[in-house]
Formats: sequence, C-alpha cells, structure tokens
Amino acid sequence: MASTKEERAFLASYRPGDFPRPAITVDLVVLTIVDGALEVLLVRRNEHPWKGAWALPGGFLRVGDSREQQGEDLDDAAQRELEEETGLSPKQVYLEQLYTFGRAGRDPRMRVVTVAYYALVRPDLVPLVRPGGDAQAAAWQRVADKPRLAFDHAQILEVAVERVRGKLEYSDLAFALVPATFTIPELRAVYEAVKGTTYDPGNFRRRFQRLLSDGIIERAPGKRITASKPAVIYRLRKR
Amino acid sequence: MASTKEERAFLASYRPGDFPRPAITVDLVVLTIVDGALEVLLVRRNEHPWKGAWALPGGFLRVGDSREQQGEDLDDAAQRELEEETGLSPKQVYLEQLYTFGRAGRDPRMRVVTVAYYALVRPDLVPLVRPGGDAQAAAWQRVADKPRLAFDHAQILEVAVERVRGKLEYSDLAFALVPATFTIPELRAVYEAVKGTTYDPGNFRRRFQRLLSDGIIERAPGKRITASKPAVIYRLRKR
DNA sequence: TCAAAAGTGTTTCTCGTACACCCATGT
DNA sequence: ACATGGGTGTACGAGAAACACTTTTGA
Repeated sequence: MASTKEERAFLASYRPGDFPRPAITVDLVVLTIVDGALEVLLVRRNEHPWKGAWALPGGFLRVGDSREQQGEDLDDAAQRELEEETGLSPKQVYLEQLYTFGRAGRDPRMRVVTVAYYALVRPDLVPLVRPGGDAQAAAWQRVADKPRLAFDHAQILEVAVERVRGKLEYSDLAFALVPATFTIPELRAVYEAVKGTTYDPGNFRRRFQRLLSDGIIERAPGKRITASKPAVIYRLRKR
Repeated sequence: MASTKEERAFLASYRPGDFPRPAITVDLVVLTIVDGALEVLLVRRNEHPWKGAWALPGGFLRVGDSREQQGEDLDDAAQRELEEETGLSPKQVYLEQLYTFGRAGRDPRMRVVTVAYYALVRPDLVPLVRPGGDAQAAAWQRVADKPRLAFDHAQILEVAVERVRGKLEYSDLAFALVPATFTIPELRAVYEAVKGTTYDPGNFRRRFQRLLSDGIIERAPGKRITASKPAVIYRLRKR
C-alpha cells in the first residue's frame, strides 16, 4: 500500500464514526456421510431465542478494538469454530466460505450478519469428533430428514447442500467425503447420498477410472471385504 | 418462529453485549461489455486512505439501532448502492452476491468486513448510467488492463471475473451482458470477452440455436447491418 | 449353489471440435 | 470483383446412458 506522510497523519487522527454496526457471526454447515446418507452437525440451543431448537454451530467474529489490532480473519474464525465444535484440525477437513446471510430481523435480539461456511468431514474422522467445548449437546442429523432449525439455518443448510451438489460434478469435492482409502462403490455412495439419485455402477466406475489413468487416484494395497465380491481399494494420490 | 411468553420476556430484557463490532460495507463489481471488452465501473477516492486511487463503488450497510428496526437487508443495500452509483434500476440489472472479504487489516482505518456483489449491465444501458450522487469521479475501465485498485479490491474484481467466467458455461448469465436484442455473433463476442478465448463461429452458433428450438430465445424482426452479411436478430423470450 | 454386488463389454446417442464451404453485403 | 464475416454441412472422437453379461465372494 502507498503510505505517504499525509496518509499516516490521516490514519493517526482518524476516529471511526459512532454509527450502529451489526454483529457478525460465522456459522458452520459441517457435513459428512454416515451409512450412505448425508448428515449435518447440529447443536441444541440452551438460550433464548429458539431455546431448545437445533441450530448450526457458530459464533461471533472476534474483532479487535484498535486500528492495529483488528482481530481475526474471517477464514480464521471459521477454522477456529470448526476446531472448537469438532476438535478436528482444519487441515483434515475441507472448509470453504458458502454465502453471507444478512436479512434484517433474522435474529430477534439484534442485527446479525452471518457469514456461513461449509465443511466436509471424511467419515473415518467422525468417531474422532468430540463436540463442543461449549458443553452444548451436539448431534449428527440426516439432512434428508429436514430437521427444524433455529433462525434461518434451514435456508443456510439448503444453500450448502445445493453448493456441494453442484460442485460434486466439476471438482474433487467428493474425495473430502470419503475415507482416506476408498473403493469405487464407496465413492459412488457419496454421489448418491449427495445428489439423491442412483448411478449405474458400471458407468460410474468407468468415469472414475479415467481419474486413475490421469494419475489423480492410485491403487492402494488390499481389498475391501464386503457382503459379496471384494472391491479394489484406491486412494487420492498425494502430489 | 415459535414465540412463547418466556421468549418474549427474554427478548424484552435482552441487552446486546458491548463487544467491538466490525463495520460492514457492501461493494459492487459492476461489469459490462464495451467494444468487445469486459469493463468495470470504478470510482476515484477523494479521501484517505488510498486517496486518489480507483476503487470499487460501495458503502456501509445501514443498520438500525433497535431490535425492531434492524436496518436494511444485505441484498437491499446492494440494490441501493447500485442505484446510487449508476442510476439504474435493479430491475434492469443482474445482481448477485459474490463473496465476503474479511481479512483483518484490509482497511487501515478500522475493522471492515465487505460483502461483495457483482452486477452485469447490458451495454445498451451504459449510456444511461449517470454515475455517483457522491459527486465522485467514476469511469469504466477495461478489466484486462488490470487497473491498480485501493484496498483488496483488485482481488475482489478477480474473484468476480472468475465467477462470471464460470457461470457463463452453465447459466444464462451471458444474456445479461448483451443488448435486449442481439445477434449470435454479438453473443459470441460476450463469451470471447469474458473468457478471453475465441470460439469457432459455426460451432458457437449451433450451440445457441439449441436455445432457439428450446424456446429460450426467439427471433426478433429485422436484421443487424454489419460490415458484411447482415445478421439475424434474436431476443430473450419473456416467460 | 445361490444371492449379491464388483467389475467388463457393447451399443447407441449426444455433443464438442475441426474445418471446408456457401451466402449476402459494402466497398 | 472481392474481401469480410454471417451462416451451413460434414466428419470424427469423447463421453454419457442403457443394459447384458461375467466374476468373486459370503451364506
């Protein structure tokens, strides 16, 4: 940034206006696949408003009170929330900003603008999730069950699922919802859970074998024992 | 919303905590096509910081100071800004939320979280644009020229162009960047300006003639006189 | 030996791409 | 008449979809 003497003087004497400001929260849509179904991590509110209702985990953005100490980055706040709510390191989890919800009146207490993020947790990490330092009840619930949620969280969840559904097609998002090693049928189950449709096993397999020849995925040793014919195991190739 | 007596009592006695809050601005990436090139509407800052630099138009979200009067919706703020900066009615313009930028320190004055929106203005509306009630200098500038911008606005612009580039492929966004009546070559010019590549005229035409048979677009009377063979005129079919 | 699910083969159709070619106009 | 760009024809290849078939296991 161009920093002239004049500009430094301006900043030194700058006093922010005393107009009302909204609170900013960062809310998380934490998704995973359990038993072939898409599930979302919810917490039970034990405060008004919406006391007793299920809600998306989230919290306030930490804002500093000076020009120099402005607080945490928005992305850092999302990572911190994720870690607080799940105990999982952000490194293990796919985390991306989703959308910002800023309708007036969406929180009856005060003006709150919520920057929503969504996170995809591999199912093999789900047992490691130790929910909430906030000692609030947390639970995975099936998205398909359309749980009633506090505030406009049902809408946020819907937007998140839409987003994941769309990105599945043209990104490697699916690999964030599958264990570190996986079979093609397992990958297919992820697609079917998210998209809510079925895929022809043969055609699906071929589609992802292209990834194999492109070097995106590679064979892992062993076979997955199933109820029928064992399946070959793959993993994402590290680069 | 479930509103019990207990909840109403809670709200009546609720006093928001006195923790620091960020300011929220809504910034606009207003794009159009001029002479086959993608251009963005910029305003010149006449205040510190970044005095004299070009910046994206934008302004503060108006927040009420009570529970009942919480101020304007985020989307309404974007529409208001658009109208203030261009004089165009939001009805004539495609407007969509882009992304929220909340790095600490991105504004040296104070903590500012910016919710960015992008707008697509049809080139036939560009002459109607009467910039800024703020009496600040405004100008269209070519995106390809990579103008130096204040704050992190260059990054915001980049994200916007990326978004438009992506959505061109699977949405009807292109029709928001073309006059009310248009020819296939004009539509192609939009694609080429946004994507930065060239398209085979024959193949491009066929691709969009599918829209014709699908009833998305229809023939409009007359032909566009060009330097060579006149082109058939189409328009989006209203539904 | 049978059910079930992994995995292969084959055919058909659609669509993107490349490229040759024809057509209508201004100069 | 010819350059220019609109518009058409055609052929090829990749990939999606439908579906029959083979293989390998557990029960």
